Amino acid sequence: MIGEYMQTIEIERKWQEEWKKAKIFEAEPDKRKKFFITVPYPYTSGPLHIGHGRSYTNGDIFARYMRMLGYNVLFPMAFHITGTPILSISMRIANNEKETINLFKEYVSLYENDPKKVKKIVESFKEPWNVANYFAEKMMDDFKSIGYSIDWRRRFTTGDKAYKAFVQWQFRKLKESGYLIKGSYPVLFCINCNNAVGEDDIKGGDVIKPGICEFYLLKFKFDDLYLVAATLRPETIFGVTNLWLNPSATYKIIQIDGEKWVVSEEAAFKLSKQNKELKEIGEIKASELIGKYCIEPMNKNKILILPAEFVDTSQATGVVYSVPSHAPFDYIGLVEIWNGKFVDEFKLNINEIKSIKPISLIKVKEFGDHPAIELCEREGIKQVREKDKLEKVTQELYKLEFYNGILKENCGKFAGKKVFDAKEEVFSYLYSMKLADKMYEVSAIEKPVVCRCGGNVIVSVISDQWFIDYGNEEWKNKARVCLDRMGIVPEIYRKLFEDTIAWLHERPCARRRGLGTPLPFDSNWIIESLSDSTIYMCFYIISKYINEGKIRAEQFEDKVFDYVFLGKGEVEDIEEDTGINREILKAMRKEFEYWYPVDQRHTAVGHISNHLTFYIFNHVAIFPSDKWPKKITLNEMLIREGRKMSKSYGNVLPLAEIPKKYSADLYRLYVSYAADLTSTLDWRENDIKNVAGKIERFYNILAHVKKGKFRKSMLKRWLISRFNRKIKMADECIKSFKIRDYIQHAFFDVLNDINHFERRETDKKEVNRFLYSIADEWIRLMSPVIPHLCEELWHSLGKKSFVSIEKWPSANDKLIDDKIELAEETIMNTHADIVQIIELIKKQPKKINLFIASEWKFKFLNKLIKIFNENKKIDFNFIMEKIKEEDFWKEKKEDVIVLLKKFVKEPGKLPSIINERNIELKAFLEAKNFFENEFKCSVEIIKEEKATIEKARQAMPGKPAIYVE
RNA sequence: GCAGGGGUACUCAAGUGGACGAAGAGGCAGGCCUCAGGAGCCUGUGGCUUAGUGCCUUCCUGGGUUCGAAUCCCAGCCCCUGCACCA
Repeated sequence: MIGEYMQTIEIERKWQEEWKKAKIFEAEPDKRKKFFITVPYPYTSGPLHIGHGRSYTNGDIFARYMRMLGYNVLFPMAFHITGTPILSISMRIANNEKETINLFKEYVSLYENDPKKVKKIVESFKEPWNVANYFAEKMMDDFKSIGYSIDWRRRFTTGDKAYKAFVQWQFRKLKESGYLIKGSYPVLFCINCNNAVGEDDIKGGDVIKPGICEFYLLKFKFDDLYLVAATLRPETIFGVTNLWLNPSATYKIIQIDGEKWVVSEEAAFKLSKQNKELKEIGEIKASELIGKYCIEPMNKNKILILPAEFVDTSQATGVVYSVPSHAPFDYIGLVEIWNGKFVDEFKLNINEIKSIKPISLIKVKEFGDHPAIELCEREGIKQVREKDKLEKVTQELYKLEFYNGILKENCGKFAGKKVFDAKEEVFSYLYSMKLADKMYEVSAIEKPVVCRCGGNVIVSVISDQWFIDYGNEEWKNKARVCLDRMGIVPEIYRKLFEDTIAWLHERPCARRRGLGTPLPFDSNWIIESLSDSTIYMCFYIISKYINEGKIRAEQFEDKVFDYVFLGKGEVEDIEEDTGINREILKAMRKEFEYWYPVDQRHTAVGHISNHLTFYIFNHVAIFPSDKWPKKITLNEMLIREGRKMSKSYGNVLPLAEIPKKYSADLYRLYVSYAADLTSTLDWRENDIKNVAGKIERFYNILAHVKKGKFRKSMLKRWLISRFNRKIKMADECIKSFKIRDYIQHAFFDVLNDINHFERRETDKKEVNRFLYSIADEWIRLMSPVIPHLCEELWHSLGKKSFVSIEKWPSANDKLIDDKIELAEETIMNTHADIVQIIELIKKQPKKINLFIASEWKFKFLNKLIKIFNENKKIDFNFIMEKIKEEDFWKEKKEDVIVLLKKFVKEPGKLPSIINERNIELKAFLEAKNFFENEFKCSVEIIKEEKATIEKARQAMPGKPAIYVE
């Protein structure tokens, strides 16, 4: 053993190789009951990390467990390459971006030692397929090195020709059913690439979280022009006091829908990308407008046009209206002007400025009439420059007013309405009068939002976007039927599925670029990455035939899929049309019928709101109901040392390092034990070290068991009872997918019991011989979690088979004995009591006398417990009535009453189970040696009734009286 | 805001009406073992008390139901996740 952890990589490699050689995970249809379990295929844009491994490990444990139960288990894997991220990586490497190149050098170095080779491989990543293929290949090695019991003959990637044919078949089916529709859709768009962009294409995209938001445009009349102000809160128009322009900007006049709008230059361009027909017809400086009046659209009041520094021409239209009561920026802007700013520069009329009064229009209980003013005063904000503070209070107020605010009487027909509802109504009202409109703007935690190419990112509206119509009610109902029949584990996540089905609406399912499959009826579009991965589990059936060379990709026509997956058509015709041998067609159909549906799909909770629900939708759309998914199991995410793993923190631990740095079995055990499925798992080095020690102990115990004879004893029966109980509990847990609890019982508890046994067994020579008798079952019990060590230990017992496909152990109920376990507990409690007494008297004892309670006490307590359990109450007279015929009552009336009084007073003190006296006595007689060894003095076990000292009368069942001399 | 999950000792984390001063683990303190060894095992770890006991105080806060509550009910506070085109 070298390094920090027990080195088992050689053992692990050996068994992975043996499993492969024996093909024990290659699943073919046979007479057994089948079990088809899948986990989502990984995306091949970089190495997998320990977070991915959590789900895969759980999936593998289920697969191995089911295999041991006697099922014919199919656990396949493939690779996902669809989408834009890989494309983006290639682009960045082609553009010689240092950061990306270094990152990928780091990634590749996980697998390659030679720096020259690393460099060469990274260079090859200029071609996206090389990225996909390289990582797919390496991931396969990673999976193997963790010991996943995958049937690799079925692997494929989503870029394979046959897979594309399959996805196209699926999309034609969806279209036939009317589930594909067309419409317009806003997307993030790079003005330089002239293309839609995703988070991966945007500089710092994962940090600034770019998105799309909708601005309301309100038109303020000025001569024959409209100053078009943008807002997120159209209802505040009732509180407008003035209009803001950026003092140094020059605005464009554009012709649009027969109107003339004044907007910023940037806005003019953006609007042109958002389905607006427009023509630039002139420009006008802000200074030409400032100080003049325009007419607000709602009440047609004349309001002043004023300058403000905070107006950003790159944001929406670059025109803003001012609501000082409810918008902190507006209030401070006014304050500055009242204090004289801009007054001389723009020759503003002091009286006019001073006459502007904030107008309150929203009521919230937290504030008075002018929340913005109150907030600015509270925070001590004095200047527009204090942007961060203003931003913060704006957010605070917006949230509060939006969700809790009520419009006041001055809001016309909207008075009394909640802001939440009024927002859209006010807009609709103005829109119907052609005084309002909408535009899209980019949102982000931090701006600007810039494409990796350097171009600005704006929002563009695409008019011929394809959607999958998940909003279709009839389809939704079918999905609900499927969900109702499905098992969701843990059950608490079912609601999330129901909600997701309810929320889901049209999903844009294709993009202009990216790797993947073109839409069959419009090849300018590539099917997007979540939409091409909804029913691929059935592709595992036929991918095997492709990999075996029995079919060529070109032979896949729709009729092949129709036949294999839906049973439509005649093999003879298909054979003739495609050249695929009819026997192979029949075999595929038969195999599909055998394996489908998917019995269990296991993945992370995060997939519920998209992938897993799409999975349900698409299955019910394509397949008959007997092929619908049966069960979904889920686990939460993984963090490391209390922090989310991310590139920016630099704390990502790749799966590839696990076998070297830790060990596959250590990883598997830790990751499935450290948290239960519904909790976030915190990967903590410290805890791992501890688990590593336990594995080592497990291994050492089992590596040293020896066949041989041993004497029978209560203690050994105790361990057998505990062990069988633990098998039983472990089995119940894993059956209901409580992996953590299963491991607690099967591993940690058994380990503790063995430790206890070793300590208690005075004849140390017998320990290893006795433990031999449970070794076989314990190894089998742990094999799904730590298969490599179990396989090694299994063979060290002289077994020739693979424990991985051995029978799952079953508990022998007859060996589970509450009374023997209770007796052992009594012994250890007594031990603890003696320790305490010795500490108190601070003397080395000469002799310890243990008095076992009299028979009548056992009988009385047992009766009392029985009465209590039947009636759930302890009442003095009630009990007396019940026990008056008993012998102990007749013999020991006085003593019984004393005891009974005690329990009537405090029913909580009543134990729930009591032993038989002879068992307790026997256990103590047997433990005599143990006590003598522990306390280094003589120990005598005496029956209470034979005792000569008063102390003995304290003896109770489960609690012998102790007298230390 | 909506939806979901959650707040348990120094830390992580089980427990969802009685055997609970609360599994398991880490940390800390003390002890044992001396090659199955840079491990392992045992004991202790709210307070005051005591021959193994007893009492008080504890499971976010405040009320309530019950013979009995970490667990059930009501009100409140706080935290996390998702709300989509990102795989």
